[in-house]
Amino acid sequence: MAREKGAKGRESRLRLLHAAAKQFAIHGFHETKVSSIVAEAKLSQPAFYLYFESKDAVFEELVKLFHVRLTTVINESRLPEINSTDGVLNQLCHTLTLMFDYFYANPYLTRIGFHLAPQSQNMKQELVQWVEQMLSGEQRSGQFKSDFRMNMVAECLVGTIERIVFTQLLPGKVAPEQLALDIVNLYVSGIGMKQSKV
Amino acid sequence: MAREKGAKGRESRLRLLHAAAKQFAIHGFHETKVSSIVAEAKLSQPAFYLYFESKDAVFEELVKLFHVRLTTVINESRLPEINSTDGVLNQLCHTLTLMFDYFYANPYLTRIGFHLAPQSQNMKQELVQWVEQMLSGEQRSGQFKSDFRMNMVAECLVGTIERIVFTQLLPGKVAPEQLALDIVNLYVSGIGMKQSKV
Amino acid sequence: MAREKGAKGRESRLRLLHAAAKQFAIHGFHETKVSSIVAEAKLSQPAFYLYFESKDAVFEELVKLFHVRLTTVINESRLPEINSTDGVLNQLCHTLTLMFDYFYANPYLTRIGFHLAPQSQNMKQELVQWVEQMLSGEQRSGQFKSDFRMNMVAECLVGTIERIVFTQLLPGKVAPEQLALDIVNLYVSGIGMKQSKV
Amino acid sequence: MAREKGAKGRESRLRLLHAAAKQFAIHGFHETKVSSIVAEAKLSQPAFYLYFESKDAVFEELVKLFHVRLTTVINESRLPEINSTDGVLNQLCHTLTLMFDYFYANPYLTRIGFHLAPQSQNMKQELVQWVEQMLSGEQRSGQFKSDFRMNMVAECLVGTIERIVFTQLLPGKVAPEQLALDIVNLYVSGIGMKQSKV
DNA sequence: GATGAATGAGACTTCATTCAT
DNA sequence: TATGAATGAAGTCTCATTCAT
Repeated sequence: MAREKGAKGRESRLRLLHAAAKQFAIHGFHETKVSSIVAEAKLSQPAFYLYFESKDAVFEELVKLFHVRLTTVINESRLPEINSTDGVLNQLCHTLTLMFDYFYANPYLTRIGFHLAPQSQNMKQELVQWVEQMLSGEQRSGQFKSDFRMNMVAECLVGTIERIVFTQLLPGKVAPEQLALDIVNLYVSGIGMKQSKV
Repeated sequence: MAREKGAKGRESRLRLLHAAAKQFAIHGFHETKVSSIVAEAKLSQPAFYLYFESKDAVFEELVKLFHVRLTTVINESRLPEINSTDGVLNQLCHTLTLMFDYFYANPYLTRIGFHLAPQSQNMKQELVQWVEQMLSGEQRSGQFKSDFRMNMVAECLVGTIERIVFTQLLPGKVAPEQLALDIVNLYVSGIGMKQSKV
Repeated sequence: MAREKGAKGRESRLRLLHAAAKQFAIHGFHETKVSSIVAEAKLSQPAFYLYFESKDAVFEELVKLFHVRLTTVINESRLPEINSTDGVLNQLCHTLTLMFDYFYANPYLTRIGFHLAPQSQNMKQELVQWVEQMLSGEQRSGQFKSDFRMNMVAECLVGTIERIVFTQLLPGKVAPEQLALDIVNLYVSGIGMKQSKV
Repeated sequence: MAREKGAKGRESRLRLLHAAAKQFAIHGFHETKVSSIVAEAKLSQPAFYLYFESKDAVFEELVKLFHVRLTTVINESRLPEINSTDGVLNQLCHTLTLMFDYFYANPYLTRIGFHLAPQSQNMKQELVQWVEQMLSGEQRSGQFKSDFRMNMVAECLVGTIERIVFTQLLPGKVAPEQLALDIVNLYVSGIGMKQSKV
């Protein structure tokens, strides 16, 4: 046999993982039964417990997977350091684009890790901090208005990202790069013609 | 007897409704057991079914309650028609403030109707359309940049609102009015010093 | 007030009894809820227990009522003793007619006491014995064939009665007297033209 | 392993089916708890739902089983066509014998399908029609008295059958063939010595 | 590596019945 | 005489999980 030992098992495990991701994403954690996961994976229920501790465990694994990969995407998105406002905005836009690419390529995982999981709150919190740091630096260097609390802005941005991902990106309405561009533009300039102030 | 007829029953029903709201908000629909609702309301399980069809039914009722009240808040927030850009922004800010007041006064209901319920998607969609219409009018009158699709802006704004409500408003970090002001300001002017463009 | 003391209570009790009879007859014992009995009687649940020990108790009462009345009907149906075959057949026919009259006038009670109640078996057993005695006497006097076990004939007749009551009498398809006549005729002569024998 | 695949499951299912039949027959539908069925079958409650949709479903299955088998028995009881009165009576007697054989061999199923089930009314109705057709043909050919409505006779006969089955056959008091003979004889000739008429 | 068969634990719901007024 | 309000007890069903092969 050409296949190495253990290959079949790994495949079964993967099938289960994918099936679980799909079911969780579509039906949520509680509405997803182990029985429907294994049905989708064309395996039996005991097979499930051959590869995973429990239903909770697969969910955890998927969440972690999402988190790790997203972190990697973000970390690897760092552009060569260009210290200018445009640099920061470019960086933001670039990172957002890569994130969106990742989300778009992994819709089920995204719904799980960015929406369903309780830990998604922490992840979004991390994201907020990451954005905040970026913007704060620029703010201290005087390129951004100083009357905004950058933490607040970051929170707003993350909220925007979350919604846009699920209403525009995943349904395929707008391309990742376009979305990133639109969002950054909006947050930088606002919609007013002039520097209006309420 | 000082109390009017039917008062005790109405009170029990209310206690159950509040208990349910609290439990659902904190633990989610599935993790909330009828047994814990009645425990919180200091009643027995059958009492629950004296006032509600089923666990699903209370949830529905709470969602509807949230929706109806929120709609009322929004509808009654209309200021005397002032046809100016400032008018629109004032209106937006005013409505947001009232909404936030409502959310802040009803945190459990808000978490249920704005987050947990599947129907919350529709509600947010309605909100998006409402915002979009407001902004579109102004856009046509030339007060807002024409290069933004206002639907996109509205989506962004609603995403922002959702997150801000749960991370800033409900935990009591920022006052309703302040939040409304900050958000509108941000969306109108952006954070950039000048009309920067990525 | 013109009404004597206790009249209202007796009326309520009667209403409940009738309601119970109707519900039991239509839906059977288990499918009948105390709640539907009181609903039909336009009273509250505690009122039910004011007049009856339990759900079982009303059922019992109805069964007994049926039994007592039916027994009375049968006992009072005795014709002036005429010792002849025709006499016996007349007696049988007369009694059946009166029974059928009673059944027809009390359809709910009949369904309960003649069909639903476990005790209905005993009642039918009594009926069998009563018929058997009648026929046996005649048999000994040589008027009936001696090769039939009259107990068997009586069982057959009671079976016939039971079915005919529910399929012909209660639905009002055939009049009581006609039914009695038909049945007795059938059992006396059979359907064959001649004295055929299988 | 000597046993073929799936044998154990089929056995368990059968055990449950038998247990259910017994319990239903003895205690009726409502008094029979799933817990007592599985106790009798020496299985746990969930096992029951492994093989049946619900308590109602097993009952239905048993009723259908009874109906199908009884229909088969009746259909296969057809003798080679002998067009004579004796032929019809022989046929009737033969079919009754086979039916009684079937009932005697399946007492629980019989009680369920012929007595407890609401659908048993339809089955008995079918039986009435079958008997009626048989007798009517003979009546038209002049072998039977024309002053009986054969539908009425058929109703009487079916009533007789039902009672005799439960009071004589199932308790084992009289053999199937004897019962069939007795009943047919009775219905053909009646008990009178002569062609008496009330 | 995989599965047919089975189960422990627990959730929702119903209903006859009673308490307090 | 009557009822609004409440509950104890019990039953059906589901589901994650495991045993035995």
